Amino acid sequence: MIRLVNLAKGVKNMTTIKDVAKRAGVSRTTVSRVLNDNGYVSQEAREQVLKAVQEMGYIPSAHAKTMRTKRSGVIGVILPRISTETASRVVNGIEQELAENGYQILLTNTQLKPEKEIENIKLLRSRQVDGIILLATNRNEELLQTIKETNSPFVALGQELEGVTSVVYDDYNAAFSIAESLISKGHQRIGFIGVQETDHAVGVLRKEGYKDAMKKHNLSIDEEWIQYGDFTFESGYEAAERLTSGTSMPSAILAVTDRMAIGALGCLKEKDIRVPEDMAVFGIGASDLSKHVTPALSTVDYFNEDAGRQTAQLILKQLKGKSLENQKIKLSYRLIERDSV
Amino acid sequence: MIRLVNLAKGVKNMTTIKDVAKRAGVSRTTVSRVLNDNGYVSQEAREQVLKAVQEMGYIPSAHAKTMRTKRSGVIGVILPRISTETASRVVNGIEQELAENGYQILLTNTQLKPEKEIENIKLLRSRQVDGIILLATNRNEELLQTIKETNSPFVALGQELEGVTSVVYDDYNAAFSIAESLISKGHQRIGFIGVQETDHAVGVLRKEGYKDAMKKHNLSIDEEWIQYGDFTFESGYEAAERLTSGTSMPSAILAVTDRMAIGALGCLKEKDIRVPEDMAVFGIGASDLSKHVTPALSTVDYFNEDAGRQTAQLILKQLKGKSLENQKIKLSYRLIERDSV
DNA sequence: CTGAAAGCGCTTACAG
DNA sequence: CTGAAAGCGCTTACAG
Repeated sequence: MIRLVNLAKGVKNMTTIKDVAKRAGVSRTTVSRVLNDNGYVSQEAREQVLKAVQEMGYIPSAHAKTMRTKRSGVIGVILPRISTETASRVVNGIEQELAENGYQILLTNTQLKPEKEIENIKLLRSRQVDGIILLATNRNEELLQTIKETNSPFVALGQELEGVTSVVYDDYNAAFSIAESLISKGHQRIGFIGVQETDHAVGVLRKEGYKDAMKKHNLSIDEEWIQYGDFTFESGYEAAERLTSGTSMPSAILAVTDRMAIGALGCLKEKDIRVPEDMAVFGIGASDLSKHVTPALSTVDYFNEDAGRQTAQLILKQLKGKSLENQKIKLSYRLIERDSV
Repeated sequence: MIRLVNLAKGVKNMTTIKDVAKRAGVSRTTVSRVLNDNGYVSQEAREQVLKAVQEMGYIPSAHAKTMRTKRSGVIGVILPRISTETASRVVNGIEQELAENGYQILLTNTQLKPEKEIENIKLLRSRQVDGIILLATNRNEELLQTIKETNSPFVALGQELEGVTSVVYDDYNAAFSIAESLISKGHQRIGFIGVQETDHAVGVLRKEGYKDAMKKHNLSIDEEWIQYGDFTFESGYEAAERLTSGTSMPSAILAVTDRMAIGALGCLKEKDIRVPEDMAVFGIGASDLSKHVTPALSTVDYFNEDAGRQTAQLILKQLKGKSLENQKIKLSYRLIERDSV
């Protein structure tokens, strides 16, 4: 009995390996062999196949291949936001390293919503990615749980996640170094613009670095000197407003991101507070912006592209079967002092 | 006779629809029906299935589904570079629109190499994307050919491609408007920083807009006033250097991108040429940078996010079977005049 | 309301 | 050196 299985209409019929085989006068097996360059194939058969492929514009179905081999050749990369300089640099690094090794990347975007991180991990799993890189922004329990269930190569970048291979920036020491640098220039009253603590790397570690540097030098911190923003220019602007309208104004500001630092710069300019004479400002991130703003912003370079590359290397190692369950890499950084201090 | 088909080792065995069916005590058909919510399923069967899915953490294989249905639910997006503000805004717009309609996006990156555009189109086809959006940077013949062979929903953004549904910025008029605005402020000697003509939109149309505005107002253009860069800050800097060291220096500069305009600003600052008193500067792109640089850069907003949204809508329409072979959409723009003029 | 079976497009162990 | 056939994990027309 013949049944017609009616597939979606209007779908162009792709040429398949079967068509190529027929045209070349060989079996599908042989076509597969020449395309994947494995197994013995006579010179003649090979030529016929290549010719047919060429003429028919044959493109093998990655899905069929993945399904059969359990390898997709793609690594999923989960970004908090697609639009940031940091993310793009990291992705560039990842892509370079991965492309050299024959992997592609599939980008997804959480729009900074923690629940989307989990959703995206599942999504990537359903697409059978061979590994996942997460640019992490938090460390909540449910996320950790989901990662553990994932059971395939996984590397987190930006936060140290318990039990997960992680590549992290040296947030604590970077902030510590900035504060010390400011102190060495004679500043005793240093204000701080941070972010909420759910982001452990940026929200907690950088703050601790700052606090500990102050403590080391026996400098006290007025509680009004610690302000918070949400990564935006505006929030930096507003934080600077608060820092400069209290009873005891600091002489320097350490903002945990360049964007907030530049927002702060905007506020200072408006209030005619001269930078660096009346107020020194330091950011973190080495954004393009930091270089072109006036006065040029002092900041710290996290070598994001290199971070991406190292993260990719870790995934690659796991792919090769090396278990790195709990490896941690801490990256280095570099202070860049410019006109704002 | 029993054969063992030996799949890649070390691959965790995913739970499949078959496992779920067994656990729930129903057939795969029924499982499929409840998961896709189509066809009749008894309340009891549904509950059993959902329970099993939950307990087993079952995630359906997107590949198997795509293979069977010929629909992947993903739209491929080809970007010239992942790192640009423009690209990220466009992607945000695309993603919003597409997500609302149940599509995901798969991003690829050409690193500005034209041959990679073609390569990426093929790649996306092999991954069975339901449609492709190309942020186009050139219009070479081979590219057009490849697009035509693609034979599935396709929209180009940024360049008008012959025979391809395209969404374009109003490059000609934007440049024209800038020049006229400068002229209306009394400038008669306007310099130009452009890019090579392989990028028709940016390289040709913006230059023509500028030239035609000058012509309309009977202003002649000294050939030294037309300089070229390659989208980088540095090239803008260097172009400005040439513009200010000739025999007849212009009193204003129109740079076709913000980055080059800001590079130019850097050069002017170094040479102590005051902006806007001695030299007005205008860019295009409304980058974050433009707002925060000093003096704040005048520029034109292309509403990139909206462009992304409209592009996505066009893909969506094609997906619904509407043929739009040759539709063209020209987007609007808005001049933003700030301190640099 | 439910299930057996075909088929999507590949790869690969096996037999020749 | 080559091919027939099984099987990857789904969906769906058909029969009950």
